[in-house]
Amino acid sequence: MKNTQATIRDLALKLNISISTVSRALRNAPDVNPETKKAVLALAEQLHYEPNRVAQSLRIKKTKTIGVVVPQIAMHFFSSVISGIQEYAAQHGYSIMICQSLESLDTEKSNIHMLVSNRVDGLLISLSSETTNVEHLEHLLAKKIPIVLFDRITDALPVSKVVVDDHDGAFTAVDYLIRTGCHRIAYIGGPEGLSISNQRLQGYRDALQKHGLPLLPDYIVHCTDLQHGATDATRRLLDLPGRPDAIFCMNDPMAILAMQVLRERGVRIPDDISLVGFTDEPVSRFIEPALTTVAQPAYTMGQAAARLFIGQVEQPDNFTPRQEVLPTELIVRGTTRRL
Amino acid sequence: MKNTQATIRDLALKLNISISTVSRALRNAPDVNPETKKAVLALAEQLHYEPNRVAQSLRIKKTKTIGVVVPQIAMHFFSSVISGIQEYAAQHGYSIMICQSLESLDTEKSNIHMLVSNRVDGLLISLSSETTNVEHLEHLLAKKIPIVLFDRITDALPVSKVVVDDHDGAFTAVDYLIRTGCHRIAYIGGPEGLSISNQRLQGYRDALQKHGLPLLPDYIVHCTDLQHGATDATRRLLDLPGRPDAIFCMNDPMAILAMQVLRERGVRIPDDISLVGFTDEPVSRFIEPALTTVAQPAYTMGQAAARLFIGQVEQPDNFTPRQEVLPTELIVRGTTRRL
DNA sequence: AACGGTGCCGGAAACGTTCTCGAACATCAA
DNA sequence: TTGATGTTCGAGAACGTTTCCGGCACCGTT
Repeated sequence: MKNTQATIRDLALKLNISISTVSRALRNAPDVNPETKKAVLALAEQLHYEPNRVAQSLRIKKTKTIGVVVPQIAMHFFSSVISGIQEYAAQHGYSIMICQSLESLDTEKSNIHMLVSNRVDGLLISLSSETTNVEHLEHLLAKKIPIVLFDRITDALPVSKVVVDDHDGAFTAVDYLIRTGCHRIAYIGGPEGLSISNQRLQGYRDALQKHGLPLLPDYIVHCTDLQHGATDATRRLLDLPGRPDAIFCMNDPMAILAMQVLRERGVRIPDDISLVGFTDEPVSRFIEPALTTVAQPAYTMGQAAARLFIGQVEQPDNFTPRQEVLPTELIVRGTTRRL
Repeated sequence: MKNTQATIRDLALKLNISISTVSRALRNAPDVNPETKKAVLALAEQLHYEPNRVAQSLRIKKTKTIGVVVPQIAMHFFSSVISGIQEYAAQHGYSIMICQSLESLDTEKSNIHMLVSNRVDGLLISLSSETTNVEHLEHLLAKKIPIVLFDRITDALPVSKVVVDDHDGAFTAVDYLIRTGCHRIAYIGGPEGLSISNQRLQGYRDALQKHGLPLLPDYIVHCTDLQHGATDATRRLLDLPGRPDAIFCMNDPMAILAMQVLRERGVRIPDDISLVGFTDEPVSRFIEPALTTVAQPAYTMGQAAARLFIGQVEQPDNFTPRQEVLPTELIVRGTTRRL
């Protein structure tokens, strides 16, 4: 009894045929006798033979593995994206290898090194909030390693990307706020370099402009700390001489932090201040009052990223970078006034 | 200019030394001249050489990769566990490959095949709710493939396991319910074969018994559909002649479904019926009323599973299966009466 | 001068596949 | 009989490493 995995060689020996023939039989090649083929397949079944993907990969120089880097696995948005990636990938014979950058550029780099060492066929990346310089990604492109960016993207790279329509989502949300009677609307965003934050900021700006409202620098706050920065930001906004009557936050966790500060200070929502988030985390519909937010299709984004990637590696000839923009949807709940 | 990854051979050629020497230099072997070593490392740096893990794996018969199978990535509990696994693994030089069974036994099997084909060094598994028969896992053990089970485990396998103290968590929760004056307590659980559901059921039973309360079969409902079954289950409980005055649910999502049914029917929480969940999802503290629940340390569980696994593969000599039981904590919130 | 030890290095096999080339044989038509 | 064609198969190289084994040069000791 062998206590190890059977190899193609074991099959060949036992059947008294050559390794090449076994290989052909397993891959259903045309030039092999149907009888031999049947014998090989039967024995493979019997010995629980599993082809050694490591050896295959070395030989054919493809691993059928996709490297995925996200800032934080345990965020609902990202785990949903991953779920979409994983399902699409599995359906097309790909495995996925996952890393989290934890919003650190250094960790992102070392993640990527690890994945490249593992010779993944390419990378699906959502950038850390620290990542403003993308030299490490340019190196990969120089080595012809395909990359698809999603959600947290950069314009500096000629690769396929999939995002939600951040500008439009923000524009719609802020437009809605204005139409419910808010005129002093603040924005709490992420660090300056973060693509999604800037896109959403631009949507906010354009909505104000459309309605002829002034753009006050004091009303725009950038948080470098994505986890807790929103608390301070909200406090600062409340202490302003002209207190805002609405706050639009870059994402739901920030909006929830803001909500807690507002509650602390006895500010009524939405009567005194309206609040809008982004993402539609599962929490948001259950919180009191339920959070008005911009929903983004996370699972679909994952599928799209995987689809673009596999399309690129399986038909490299007619490939050009493509940017896919997914629609968002404003979900009106209790933190905004009625129209 | 090469448009492909540099190999050890490229380094050797360029430095006019042998492949063996380069290999030794890179692995910091003792029997290589410090000067040569320096030259090799310098050139490696310059050419952005990354060792080919695929070739290494084939040669040394270890991939330094852990296969992970969970029912559903996009559940907060599991994504937290994965986060813990990933971090611990990365710190110890391991990559992780992730699959989701989507609560299907067939998918679980094909996931495992894929991972085994990739020659992962072993598997970290949380069983699907459909998995009652574990022959497919016994096959792996016969092939000496290490397995560590977490959360959704089975007693049928002599492998390391990490769970939370489901019995104790349930016992504490139900004991608390009784001490707040509830006497007709129902349990909504998962399918019959699900380890965590049965453990929690036993904790529930023992708490009732401790207080001399009767065990009514009508008060115990098993849901095969983990996603939506709790809705029907709650309706059935409410229609019972002797309506319960408390419901203990196997997890938070089920408790939230139950809560919605209660609200629909105009039942007051906790005055008419108390409600307790399990897991402490992020939602649970924000929902109104905030859900009393049993918190489990998901991230720690992931770390522990990875730790047990790596311990097993790196010191196989003194290995014996170990079961690690993590403590839970009852978080009292608004869905239960005060003591 | 011969010897053993040490430091450094190269050759070559092996890991489990895929794939190209060509061999061996049968069949068939001329 | 010859040559052409087709079917089935095997030999062997290659993918990029690691590692065993042995070789050479140099040193100090006897």
